[in-house]
Amino acid sequence: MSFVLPLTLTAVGYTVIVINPSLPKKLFNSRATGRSTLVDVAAIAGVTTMTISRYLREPERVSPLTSAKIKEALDSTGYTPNKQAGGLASGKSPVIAAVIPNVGNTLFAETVQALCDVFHGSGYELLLSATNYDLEREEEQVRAMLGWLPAALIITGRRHTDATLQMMRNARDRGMPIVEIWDKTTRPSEFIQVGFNHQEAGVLMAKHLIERGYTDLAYVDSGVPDDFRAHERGLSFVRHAKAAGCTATTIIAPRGEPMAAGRATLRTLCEGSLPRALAFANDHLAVGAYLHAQSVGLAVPDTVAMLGFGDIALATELGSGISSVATQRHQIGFATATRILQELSGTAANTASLPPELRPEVIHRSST
Amino acid sequence: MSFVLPLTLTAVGYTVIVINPSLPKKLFNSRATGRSTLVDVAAIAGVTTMTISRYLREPERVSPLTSAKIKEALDSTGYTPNKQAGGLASGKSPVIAAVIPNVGNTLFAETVQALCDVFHGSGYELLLSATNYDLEREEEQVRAMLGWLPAALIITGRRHTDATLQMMRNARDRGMPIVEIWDKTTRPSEFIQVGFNHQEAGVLMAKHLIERGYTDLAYVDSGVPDDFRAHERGLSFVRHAKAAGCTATTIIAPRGEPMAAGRATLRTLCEGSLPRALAFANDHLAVGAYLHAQSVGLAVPDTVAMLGFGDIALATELGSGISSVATQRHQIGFATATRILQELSGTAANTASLPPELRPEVIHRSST
DNA sequence: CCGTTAAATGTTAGCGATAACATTTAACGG
DNA sequence: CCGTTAAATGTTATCGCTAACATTTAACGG
Repeated sequence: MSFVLPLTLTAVGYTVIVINPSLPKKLFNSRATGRSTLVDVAAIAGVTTMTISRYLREPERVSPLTSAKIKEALDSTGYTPNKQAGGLASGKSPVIAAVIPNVGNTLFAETVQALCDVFHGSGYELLLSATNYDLEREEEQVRAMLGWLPAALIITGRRHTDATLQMMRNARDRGMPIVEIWDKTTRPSEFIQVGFNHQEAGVLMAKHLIERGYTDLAYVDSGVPDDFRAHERGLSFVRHAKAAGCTATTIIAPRGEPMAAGRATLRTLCEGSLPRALAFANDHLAVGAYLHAQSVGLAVPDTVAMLGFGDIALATELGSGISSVATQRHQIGFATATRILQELSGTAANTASLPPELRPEVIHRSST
Repeated sequence: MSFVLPLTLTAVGYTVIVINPSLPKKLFNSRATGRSTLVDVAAIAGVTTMTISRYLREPERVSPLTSAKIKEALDSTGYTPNKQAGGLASGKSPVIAAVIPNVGNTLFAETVQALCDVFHGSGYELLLSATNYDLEREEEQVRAMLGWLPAALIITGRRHTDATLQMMRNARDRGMPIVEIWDKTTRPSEFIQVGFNHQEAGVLMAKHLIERGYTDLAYVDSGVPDDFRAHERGLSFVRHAKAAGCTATTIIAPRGEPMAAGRATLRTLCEGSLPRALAFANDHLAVGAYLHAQSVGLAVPDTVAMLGFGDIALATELGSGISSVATQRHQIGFATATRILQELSGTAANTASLPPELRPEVIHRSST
């Protein structure tokens, strides 16, 4: 109920609003969450909400006496801040979003664990989602996660849909650190990258096998269509091997449980002509193949040499060890998290503190 | 600037507030996030924010004509809803919090992956944190996560600090589904439980070994102090075995990389008296021990029998197979997520749709 | 003893969305 | 052609917190 009174005041530009006090002050109050809020704590401590809010964020700005009262009030109410309200008010939020192909995969799982470890204690939480190696799904998920206004975004790889890229750029331009993990281009990239170059990794694998004297090579590629990084290693493996005068082919492993797929691949190969040395897209495939070789009595490396990728714990333990490419998957998570925390605290102005070079490295064991 | 005018209106209880239009309408505007908001979209579409909000949540309530305009406006702005604002206003938020001991561990990683898979498409996101098997840390993390007012809370196991339990109860009383996973008490519990009974599992393991004719048993326990579930299986394994007239001891594996720990444990055992059959707290320990046995020429199961726990893919693949207890770790995630979605949609009124019984089961292979 | 300055606390107005209620418009039967 | 009802849209007042600015209180030097 409001109207303008024909007063001189209105003539000089004042608007007069009349409020009828008989109207209820609170029309709706049914939306409370039942949790105690700053208002409750403030009432008990005998201060304003702002002081409590300050106490929680910059305790040194609150006097010791008041602090004591606040502490007590906090304990007695069991107050926990509502992060949504805090985030909304401050325009930033203590979450970091991570988009990963598959959390069930050891490689990524360990990266994620490292993220959790570093973020623990820093006050940031991890919002996680799995794309299942599907770029469309990635797009959806990035969109959803950005809705939380995360402090940073971690995304796997450098291939994304146009829309995803657009969102990433927008976010970056608003100051959000965006980190692409598990991949690294040779040229400087739009986004921060923590990982290694997969072309180099492919070359490394080929080189290793060539150095060991093998000339009849094959790359056993992942059966997952969108596992671009595996494909990229394969392409560059084959290219390098051919350039060096070797025979080199690519075999695509079946989809499904990777160890079983590795086993199945070797079985199939045995039916035709078996290459002298196999490089695998990942250790799980290699382990499957290795175990199959063991079970059918194929000598490794005497009949067929095998080189894995990822250097999972099992590669060391199995038989007399499977040669593999160490990728420092834990290190990727660690470096990513550390870099993000730096960016967020502004420490990163010092560009010297770039993520350490994460170079893949062939660990030579007895399978090659 | 406001004062009360001495009008008849005030006499009947009206308060008159005079607003000086020369004052700036917006005192502060420095908090914008730079993203487009409902207001922007609404302005373009020529409707109110409320209509857009409705279009996004209950599209059937908006007329086709308006919908078309809104759709266009949405596209042109690239609007993404601010979830914090939405959550604050509605008092609920589309996140589900999960607290897991270690995401790097295959068992949990696969459970988490299953959670991601089911929640994908349901509109919920997963807020994840890892406790590293530390109850104090769990408490902190639960506290932090509850600050997001998640729609549900998933927590591992049934042992928690008092404060954690208190928070869980409060949350539950406010209607939040709380699911304890990977454990199940025999008696009805305070919270929803999706998992299996570890005492039963321990008995199952003992029974299996006894049935196979072994009488000199040992349980190789996890070196992680707070891995209560592993300890519980061990206690009940030993109890049952003794009750059945067997010798049974518990050996604690060293902490650290579990395969290496398994290997180390067997090495140590070989130096003293080697029990006839070993039950392991998890498959990784078992695999390590198995590989060590292979490498030192110990016959499995002829000299020492081995029973793992968890039934990871490797257990099937290795040698002629390691016997293990299948725990349906993917199923736990799946059942949890499904159950939560039911609870949240209110479908769960039908108590018949309780999570399926997840019974551990010994998979007999050639190691026992 | 008072003016000046810094430390401590308070006041106000949002952040961007949604619940609840209110109003307008369209549809229809008699 | 009009009253009734449902469908579509609008208005208002929060949700719980924090940025920015304002005010009060305490601490001192001269």
